[in-house]
Amino acid sequence: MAFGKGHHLHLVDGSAFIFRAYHALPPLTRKSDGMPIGAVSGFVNMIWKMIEDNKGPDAPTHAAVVFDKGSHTFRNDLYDAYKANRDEMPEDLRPQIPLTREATRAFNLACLEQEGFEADDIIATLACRAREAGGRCTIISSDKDLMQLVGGGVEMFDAMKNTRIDDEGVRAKFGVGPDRVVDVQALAGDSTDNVPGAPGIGIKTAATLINEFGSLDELLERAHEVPQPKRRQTLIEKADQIRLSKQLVQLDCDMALDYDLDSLEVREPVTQELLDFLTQMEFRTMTKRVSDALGIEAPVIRDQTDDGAAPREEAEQVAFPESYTWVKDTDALKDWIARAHARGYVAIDTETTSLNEMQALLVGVSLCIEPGEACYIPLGHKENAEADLFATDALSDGQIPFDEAMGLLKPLFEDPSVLKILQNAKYDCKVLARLGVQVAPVDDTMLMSYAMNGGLHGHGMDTLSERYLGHSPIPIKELIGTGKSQVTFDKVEIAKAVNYAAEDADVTLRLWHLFKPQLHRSHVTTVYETLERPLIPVLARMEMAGVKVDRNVLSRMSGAFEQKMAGLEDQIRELAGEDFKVSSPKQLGEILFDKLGLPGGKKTKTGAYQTGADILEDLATEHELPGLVLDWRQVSKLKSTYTDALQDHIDPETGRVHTSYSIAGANTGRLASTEPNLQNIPIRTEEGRRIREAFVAPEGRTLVALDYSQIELRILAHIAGIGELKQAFKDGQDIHALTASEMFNVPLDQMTPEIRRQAKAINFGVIYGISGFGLARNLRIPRDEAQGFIDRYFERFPGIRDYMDETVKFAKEHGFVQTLFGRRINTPEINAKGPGAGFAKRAAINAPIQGTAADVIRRAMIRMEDAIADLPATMLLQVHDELLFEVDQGAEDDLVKAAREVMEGASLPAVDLSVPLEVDAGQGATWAEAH
DNA sequence: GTACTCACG
DNA sequence: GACGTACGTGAGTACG
Repeated sequence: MAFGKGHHLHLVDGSAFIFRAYHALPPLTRKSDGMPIGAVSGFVNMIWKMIEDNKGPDAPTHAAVVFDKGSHTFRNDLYDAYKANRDEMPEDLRPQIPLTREATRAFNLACLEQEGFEADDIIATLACRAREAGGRCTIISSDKDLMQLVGGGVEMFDAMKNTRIDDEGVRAKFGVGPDRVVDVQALAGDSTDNVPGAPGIGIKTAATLINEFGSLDELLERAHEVPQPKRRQTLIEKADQIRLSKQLVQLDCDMALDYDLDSLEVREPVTQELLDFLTQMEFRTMTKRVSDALGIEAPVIRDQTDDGAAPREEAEQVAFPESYTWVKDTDALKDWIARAHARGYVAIDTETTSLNEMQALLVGVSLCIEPGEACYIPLGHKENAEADLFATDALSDGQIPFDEAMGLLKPLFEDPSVLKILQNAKYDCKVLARLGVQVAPVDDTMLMSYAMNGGLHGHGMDTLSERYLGHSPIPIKELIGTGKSQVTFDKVEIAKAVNYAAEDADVTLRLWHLFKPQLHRSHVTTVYETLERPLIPVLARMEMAGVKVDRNVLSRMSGAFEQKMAGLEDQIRELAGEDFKVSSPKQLGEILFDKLGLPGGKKTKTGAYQTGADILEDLATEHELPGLVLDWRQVSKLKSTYTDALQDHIDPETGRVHTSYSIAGANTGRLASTEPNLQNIPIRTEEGRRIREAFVAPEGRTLVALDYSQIELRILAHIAGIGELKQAFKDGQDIHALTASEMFNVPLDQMTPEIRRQAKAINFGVIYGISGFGLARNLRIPRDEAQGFIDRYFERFPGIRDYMDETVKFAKEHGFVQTLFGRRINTPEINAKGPGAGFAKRAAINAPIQGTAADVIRRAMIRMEDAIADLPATMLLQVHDELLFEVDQGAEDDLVKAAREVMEGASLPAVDLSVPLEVDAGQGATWAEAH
């Protein structure tokens, strides 16, 4: 039967429900995976209540829930500022939107939305059709924009206040009947939707005017008759704006819809579908309520969860237990593994013999299923632990045979349906990967903290535990000792190891429960999911691959350096007239300034003379000795830090050097390379650069290096919107020469290297948060001259100064700055007083630029593995703006092509830079040649 | 453990 | 008006 007299249509303003539910409820999360579901929970409750309340004689015969879709509607075409003042949707709400659609369908209610239209227009069209058909319509909403629809069988119902709004209700609100609501709104405007209206006229005045003149058209036509001069002037001057406002508030009652009223007939919910949805959301209370109403038994939701419970982090903390479980046999282990499978997540931690993942042997594994409930599975503890003298290789009792235990653990660790939660996951993943176990999927509490709290504090387990759990874990030193008497973990008595190791897993799980919902609220879920988490396996593989280093090349260089140093030391002693340690800044300072009486002895804050390279360079004009010390220092540095130390890092098994990247080390998002640091291998001086000749490709392979050209300056040009710089990058011009030309009014064809050098220093200075002092020191020119350069630069590129001012302002207001990809860098010192303020300011200016560049190369690295999967190539190293690969001879060009494409497009699709990213490539048998 | 110096982007 | 400053790292050495 077609919709008509006697039928009653209910239209629910679904989008309004969602926002109301979101703001009314605390940020609840689904227990199993931390998914935010507060708004979904509230939404479901509201829908359920509505259904229950509307049973009886006046029950709806037809119903639908209507949603907004798309942010751009025809109203934006009329007026681009429409709803422009709306805040971005909160990050923890966004993923819930699709779930509200699912919820609607689960209730077997029609779920209506149409691209480019607001829910209001769909509601208007349907309400009008219902009225025309002679039926009734109730709009469940309190949105005043919908009040224009009331009348002729159409009413509204405010679900929160539980009141009906009819003709009378509209008059009470607007002072006019529903047919004139639009006129009043057009005059009064609406600040929440950014509808301008007539300035100075609110609802009260608007209603008076409309009632007096009859309609808006009439009023505007006879505006000159309005007695109040100010009001009259406004109406005459702003007539166009008022007419536009009317178009904006006028709902479209004649939308082309893909469905008719008849298709909205009320259907009973399909019990199974509804309960499936509710259990999937882990809404225990609602599941029970619905089951009771339907007279069936409620399905069991694993892991008791109450959707009305307090948010996780406010829940009472379970105390840390005195002791944990020692898993001694396979039955006990199987039981723990089964519990982890049932739970769907498990916190794990490994104990090993070394901090170096490449050499570390697995000694034990701990698991934690819920706070306070953790176990340790010892696997490699040695007998006679404490008595070194009698230590044997025999394993002590109470341990499952290694292979048997790993055979049971491996399926759990590799199960895609069980989330593994770790602190600094890369470490454990590498140790386990060497045993043939590929741990996935993984969450990392260290990286969660880094994404949220970068810049505030470190992200080690002890720091996090003390700060966020108020609990100091057992220090490792209590087990293995310190210094000379330190032992490896396999020598630790199992009974002691259990409580230490299991506690770490317990702490990790508790941190995860705390952090997971916070990620959404801190708006860094995307950063964590796209820039942190996926990097773990990529870096793990790079580190395990390592880079081949030729020991012979290094040791030859070491010998040469040693001789050179000895020669320099002789000369230095001669000039000083006495023997002293050249490597001691303290002794050197005394020789230079006290004994030889050289000028300009500046003291450090500890009272010692400064003997840095810049000071010695100045002194080199006065005396021969400082120059010799500089030479000595350079050689000494090369020998001790590179040619000697690097040899110690060659892995005896692989013959390669395996660095470790810390993902959460640098505040800006950059990686940091340690043990050894391969991101500071010399290149600037000819002698230092030769160290790179020791980094070689193995037989049949080639090293290929690709690096971003001027990436930070390009990002600055984009962020600050400097048209000239952007154009120069697009045209492939020499950016420093162009800057020089603009600043000093020198045509490009008359550019001298000296002027270009100065411009280059300024460009870099800008990235660092330029100061007259810093530039003066760098260029070795007087301060006022440097300041003059800076003034001229800002005059020429005012956008840069604007960027700096805005960034500092943002930091002061919010306590953090952001990269283009949303990475947050906290700036806790930004409002400090004293000299620290300057530091924090410059760091805040630099962070978005350096950080965005770091994000770009992270994105490239994450995509790189797939992009080169078909090539015989391996990604080995990252040096901030450079990636080093090893590839079979013959495939070099294919690699360059594929890798370049990934790197140049790495910002897309998230960020479409207005400058091109360019990548330079080189190749050769050694890193020196490849660069 | 801290200070200083110096290698890199 | 004086003061003190380029941004981000890791590591080796001296010294208390």
